[in-house]
Amino acid sequence: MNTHFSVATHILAFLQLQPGKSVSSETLAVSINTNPGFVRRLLSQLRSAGITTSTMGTNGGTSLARPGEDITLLDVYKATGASGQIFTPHTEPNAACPVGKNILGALQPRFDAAELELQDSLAKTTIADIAEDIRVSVRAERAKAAAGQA
Amino acid sequence: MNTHFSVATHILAFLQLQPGKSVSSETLAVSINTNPGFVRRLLSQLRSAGITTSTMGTNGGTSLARPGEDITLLDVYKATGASGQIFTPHTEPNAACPVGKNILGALQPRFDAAELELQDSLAKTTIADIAEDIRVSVRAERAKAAAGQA
DNA sequence: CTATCTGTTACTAATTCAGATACACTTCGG
DNA sequence: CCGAAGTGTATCTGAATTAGTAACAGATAG
Repeated sequence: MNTHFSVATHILAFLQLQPGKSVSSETLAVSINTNPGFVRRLLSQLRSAGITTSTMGTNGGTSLARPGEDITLLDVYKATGASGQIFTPHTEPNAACPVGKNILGALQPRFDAAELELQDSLAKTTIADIAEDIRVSVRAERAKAAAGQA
Repeated sequence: MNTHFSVATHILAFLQLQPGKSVSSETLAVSINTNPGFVRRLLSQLRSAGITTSTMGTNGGTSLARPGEDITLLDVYKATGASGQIFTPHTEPNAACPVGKNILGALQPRFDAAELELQDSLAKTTIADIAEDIRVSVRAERAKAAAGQA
């Protein structure tokens, strides 16, 4: 899989931690350490999925379309188009062989079932959860730094 | 993910349906519709994992190292090296940004949990199950053909 | 009207994937 | 003992994918 899902989650966690603000693709690109074009391509997918909203023009940018509590990792996963592509079946088994002709039919239901389990797991975490984890980590770092200085 | 897992399962189902026989990489390649070199590279991984055994020289080939009932899709999945690589994290988020510094630490446990669910699902199917599905499909085709002729 | 931003497209370099080939080594059979 | 039939491993290549880069039309605030 490409990094789209991971980067999209990064974007959304960032937005969740800037509540109400409109964030530019340039700002997001700096945090991700990539280029604004790549960010905008991902935002295009998130916007199509109804997860974010963008405003154009001066002071434009992107913000969450709904509370982070209502955006699961599964929503993001599906929005980034990774859904159903975890297992890559081999494309052209020999149909003249009984195994070649039937192997994909036998495998696909198992692939689908496994991916559904994975999706169920992703649905249990929200963008708010991720953002909260980040908040906790930041607080822990601050406390450690303060203790070091004391 | 590459097609290794899918092809490896094809190989093992084929071997399960030729019980006791030693099958050459050439024969397997024809069924998969690929080249013997690719098959041998995969067999190298399956052999290292203790799933298959190979004999060299004339009349050499590969057979299952244990009953197909005792080989799960999870065994094959792990043997083909796909384990733990479903989600590709973005490599270099900006450590100077609180989100960039902590996003991967927040995401990784969720990625791991989701993959474990996927693996649990894969563990429920064996190579014998896949082979049996193929047998059933072949019988259904034969019955249909016979009915058409009658 | 200009600066700032999005949305989209096109081009490019790096990487990954699997097909192709080669060849040393092993083993069976005559 | 020799040749044919295999495995095991390595290298090279073309195609596809990935993300970095750049460019530019359109929108909007001031």
